[in-house]
Amino acid sequence: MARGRPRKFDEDEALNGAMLLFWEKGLSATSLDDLTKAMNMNRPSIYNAFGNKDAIYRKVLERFCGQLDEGMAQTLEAIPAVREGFQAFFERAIAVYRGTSPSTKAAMGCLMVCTAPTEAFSHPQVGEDLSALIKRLDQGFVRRIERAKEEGELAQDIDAHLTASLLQATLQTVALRARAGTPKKQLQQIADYAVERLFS
Amino acid sequence: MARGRPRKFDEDEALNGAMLLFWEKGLSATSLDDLTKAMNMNRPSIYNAFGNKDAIYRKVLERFCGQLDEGMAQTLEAIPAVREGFQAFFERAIAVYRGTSPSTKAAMGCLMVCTAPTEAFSHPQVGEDLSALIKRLDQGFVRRIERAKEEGELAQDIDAHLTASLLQATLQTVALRARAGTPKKQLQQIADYAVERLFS
DNA sequence: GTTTTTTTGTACCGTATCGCATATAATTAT
DNA sequence: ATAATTATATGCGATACGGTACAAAAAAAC
Repeated sequence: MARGRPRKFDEDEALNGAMLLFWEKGLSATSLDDLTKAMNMNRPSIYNAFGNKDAIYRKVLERFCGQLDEGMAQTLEAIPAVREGFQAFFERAIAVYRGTSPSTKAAMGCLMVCTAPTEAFSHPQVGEDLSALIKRLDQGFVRRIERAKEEGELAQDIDAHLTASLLQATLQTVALRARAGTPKKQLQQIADYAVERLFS
Repeated sequence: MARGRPRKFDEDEALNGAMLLFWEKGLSATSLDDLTKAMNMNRPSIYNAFGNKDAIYRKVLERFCGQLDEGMAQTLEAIPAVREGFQAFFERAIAVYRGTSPSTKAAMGCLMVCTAPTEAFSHPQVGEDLSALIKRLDQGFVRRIERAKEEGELAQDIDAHLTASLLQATLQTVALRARAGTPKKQLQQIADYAVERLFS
């Protein structure tokens, strides 16, 4: 088995390299030459393994948001108290968003929030991905909020959907501000204040 | 006076055309050929009048945010009640963000929020612009909130800076969601709920 | 050992890109 | 009128772009 010539590249490393590149420069500004270097593959191998540039970007986007799902599972779902769960979630997100690019040494923010909206029109599928991912995150938040209401931790008159939307708004502003250079402390204060005000 | 050959183009219309284009496609994906058509100018005239592509983008960004300042003046500053002022401000923003592109017929969101972050690294000056504009908006909100506290309309224990940050977060999520196709009604609910929760 | 299958590497195609060089047109100042 | 000034228009040149054809290479299957 594994019939043909063995692959020289590692799929995981290649996608990680592509992710860093897209994360920093977005879809349009990233060239295939850049990708060949970052993925340590030559062009035909890339096409054979992942498809064209758009397809790689979409795969990387899904990968990124998969890590976000993982973060939700390990914080929101795992931690018994809602407020602590969201605080931990934001803390984790801030750590990711403040991750620095190798070249610019600056915080990169969120791959989805900071690079996908630009391409939503030129690449309609990316627009659909973006829409779906926003909804997915909303729903994850809603589920946790409704659980807290059932468990009596939150008042019944709290609107789960709107609260979730504003928590995602908080996540998005943290992402944008991180990329704009806002220091960590300030980002944490914003997230803490949001949890405090929305769950009171 | 006006010594040489008269200009054929209208500076305002040209910049508006460029704004629509950048708003839809972002900086990197917009070519100078696109711009010549949208601005109804030929290339050397563009360079002579506005400089290169980056300079046009930055000029357009400043123009866009100038309109946003105008919106703040006519709502936040003009309307006596804080809550009503912010509600009117958001209503106005939503109307802008749901403006449709001529080509795609889809809501375009916010030029700044949806296209500038992508370019923040490849074009450091754009990154600085973005950072400055976020701060400018925050400060506008802070001023209004502090005024409301002075006038006794809001409780003294409200944190003006953090509240302003979360109101901007609301604006940003409305911008992103609009571009992702969220219907108007939902956007309004999010904005209303934010005002309600943050000013209570 | 031959065939089959899959990946690799080089080289290439046609097109689009940005910025500018050059020449012409239209207006004011002298 | 003539000179000076400013904008327009055409088009070029060098490079970069995304994507692919093709042959060599490396493994398994027969």
